[in-house]
This record gives sequence, structure tokens and C-alpha cells, in this order.
Amino acid sequence: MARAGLTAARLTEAAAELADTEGLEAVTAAAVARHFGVRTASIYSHVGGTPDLRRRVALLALAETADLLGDALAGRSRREALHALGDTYRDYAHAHPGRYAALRTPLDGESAAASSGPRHAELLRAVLRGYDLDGDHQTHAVRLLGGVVHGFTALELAGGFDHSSPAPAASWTVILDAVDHTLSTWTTTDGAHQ
Amino acid sequence: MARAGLTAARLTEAAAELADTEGLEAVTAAAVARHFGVRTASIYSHVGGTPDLRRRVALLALAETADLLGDALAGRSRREALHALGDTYRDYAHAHPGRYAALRTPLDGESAAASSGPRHAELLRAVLRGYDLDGDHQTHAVRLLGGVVHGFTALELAGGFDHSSPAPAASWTVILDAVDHTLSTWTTTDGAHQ
DNA sequence: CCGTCTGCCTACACTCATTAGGCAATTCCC
DNA sequence: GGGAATTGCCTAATGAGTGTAGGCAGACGG
Repeated sequence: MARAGLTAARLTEAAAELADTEGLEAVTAAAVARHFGVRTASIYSHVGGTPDLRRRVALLALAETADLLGDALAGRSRREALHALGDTYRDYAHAHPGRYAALRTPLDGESAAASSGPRHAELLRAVLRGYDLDGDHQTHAVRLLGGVVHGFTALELAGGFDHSSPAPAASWTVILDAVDHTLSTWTTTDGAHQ
Repeated sequence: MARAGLTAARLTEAAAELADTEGLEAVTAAAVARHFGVRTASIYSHVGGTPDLRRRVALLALAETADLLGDALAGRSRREALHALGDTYRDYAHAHPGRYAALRTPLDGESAAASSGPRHAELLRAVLRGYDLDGDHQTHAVRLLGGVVHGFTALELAGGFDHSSPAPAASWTVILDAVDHTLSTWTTTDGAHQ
């Protein structure tokens, strides 16, 4: 019988496709095996099972978004960089909802350190560097930005903004501008907020 | 043999406890049955199975948070109301992570309408009424606030803020103040943002 | 062209979900 | 208080998913 040519990379890619089309919960050892026309047991020599598959999708998504962010942020700062960052995440979430959901998969310390997670953190800090924030406000800014981007995107994907009139994209622009304004306001030498 | 006294309400309560301690994925028909020392099949006369159990946890969480919000918001407006709302959600998420996660369970239109979801929307609008926003900005504000609250809380629960210095609570105060300031800025009769 | 290695297979043991139907404890009603 | 109706949890059985062990054959290296 012809070999299916299973590799961890191909299994991960298939799992990511499946996550995007069917949802992250649909990513199971059995479903991925079915996609290759292969018995479930056969994939266990390449990946460690269902949890490992999802972890690999998370790592893939982390790497893909880090690449996209790197490109999008090149040569931009402050408001421009903020919109580039926000749009990159949001566009990715729309194009790849399953991969995006996988981004919230908890990783153990080792995987996390070896992943593109630190690259994300570095890119985020690079954007904020343009606002010249003092120590604590730098951390507050990371959390504000992370929260706004994730929260808005998550609620939008969950359909929370359906059935209400201005398009989410319009709100997104206004909200990112508001964040830009907030960060600019925080740019005070005495560190007092507002 | 002694009867276990199963009811939909008691099963839901047990499922909610389980969600908080073991995670929402641990809420299964088998696990809840085990908790009552009862065969899995026995709970099917009371609830519709695993998906129904999770849906019931979501409805419970929706009702509980709506009650808490109602109390917390009474007699407060603007900045005070904003902090009360933000703290209520965040405190609930910390006290009941599984129930909080269940809040994002998609509900069908019928369940959603019969749930406490509309009460949430009404409370949110009541808070925003204090800022006197024009039409589109009212919607933007709902989305900003929903996004910030959900995003910050989700990232914090996921452990994204561990290992960095100012306590999340400090950031939360600063961030809610920033949102208050943003909404106050939006309070312009001409509707221009910033 | 033969041996080795590797890739996918079958077989099996386990957990969970869910339906059907049975027996016993409770409850109701006289 | 006793018999009937009801209700509550049971056993039985099917089907899907996870994961392990071990086998056979096709690919590949000499």
C-alpha cells in the first residue's frame, strides 16, 4: 500500500487547516489521520497525540504571526505602528480563526521560550518604545495593548458584534486611535497618568 | 439503593464547581456523574448531556454576574461605575475561572434571549449613558469596554502577566482610568474622536 | 539483489457519550 | 396503611476517540 508521507510538519499543517475550518476542538488525532486516509494509530509515530497536535498548531501560529508582525511594523512608529500591529492580529484572526484560537494554548516554559513568543514580546516593546513611557507605564501599556487587541478580536470572532450597526472595522480604527492617544498622554516625564 | 437526589440545578452547580477547579473541558457527563457517585447514564434524565451541561454553566455564570453587576453599579456613574464594572468582571473571573470561561460559550438565539445576556447589555449601556456619547461612539464604547475587560482578564487568567513586576491590579486601575479618560474625551457634541 | 530500516498496519485496552429498557423506592390517594 | 402510579437510578449495549504493542511490507543502501 502506498505510503501517505506523514511528517510532523505535514500533520501540523493539516491540523492548522482543520482548526481554521472546523474549530480548534475538531483537531484530534483521529480527524487528522482521517484527512490523510490513514489509521489513527499511524500518526503516533510522528506526533504525540491530540494535545501535542494542538501545541504544534499554537507554535505554528505564533511563528506565522511573528513574521507578519515583523513585516508590518518595519519602518513604522507610534500611531502607524499601533494600527499595523492591531490590523495584523485582527486580519490573522479573521483569516485563520483556529490558529488564532490556538495562540491562547498554554505552553510549558520550555516550549514557550523556544517559540516565537519572545519575538512577539520584543515587537510589542518596540512599538511602545515610540511612546517613551516610564517603567511601570511601559508594563501597563503592554497589558492595555494586549488586552484591547485580544479582547476586541475575541469578541468580534465570537459574533458579539453582529447585529449592531457600525462595522467592526470602523470601531477598530477609532479604538486604536484612542489607545494611541492614551499612550501619548502617558508620555509625561513625571509618570502621572492623565 | 439510596437515591442521589439528582436535579438539573444540582447537576449544574456541580458542573460549575468542576469548571472552576478543573477547567471547563473537565465538565463532562461522566465527571459530573462521578461527583454524585452515580452512573453516567443516570444524569441523562435530568440534563441533555455534556454540551447541555456546559450551556447551563454559561447561563448560571451569566445570571450570577448580572446580579453582581447590578449591585456593584447601583448609585455609581462614570469613573466609579467603570471601575465597579471592571472589578466585578475581573473579581468574578478570579473567583470562578471556569464559570468565567463558560461566559464565552456561544448560545443559540433562543437561549441567549432568555438568558441574562440582555441584562448585561443593559447594564453596560447604563454605564455608558453617563458619558453622553453620540450614536456611533456609543457602539465604539461598548466594543472598547467589552474588549478591554475581556482581553485584560483573559490574558491575566492565562498567566500572560506572570513574571512581570507591577501587580496586574495596578495596571487594571491605570487602564480603567485611561478608558474613563477616553470616554470623557469622546464626549464631544461634534462627535469627533480625539 | 539482499538485508535493514522505517512507515503504516492490525489488534487490543481503555474512557466517554448516549440510548433503551428494567426494577425499586417514593409518593399519592383512598 | 396499603396498593397503584410515578419517578429515579440502574444495567446493557453501541459507537467514537485515545493510546500502546507488535507485525509486515515497501523503500533504500550496500
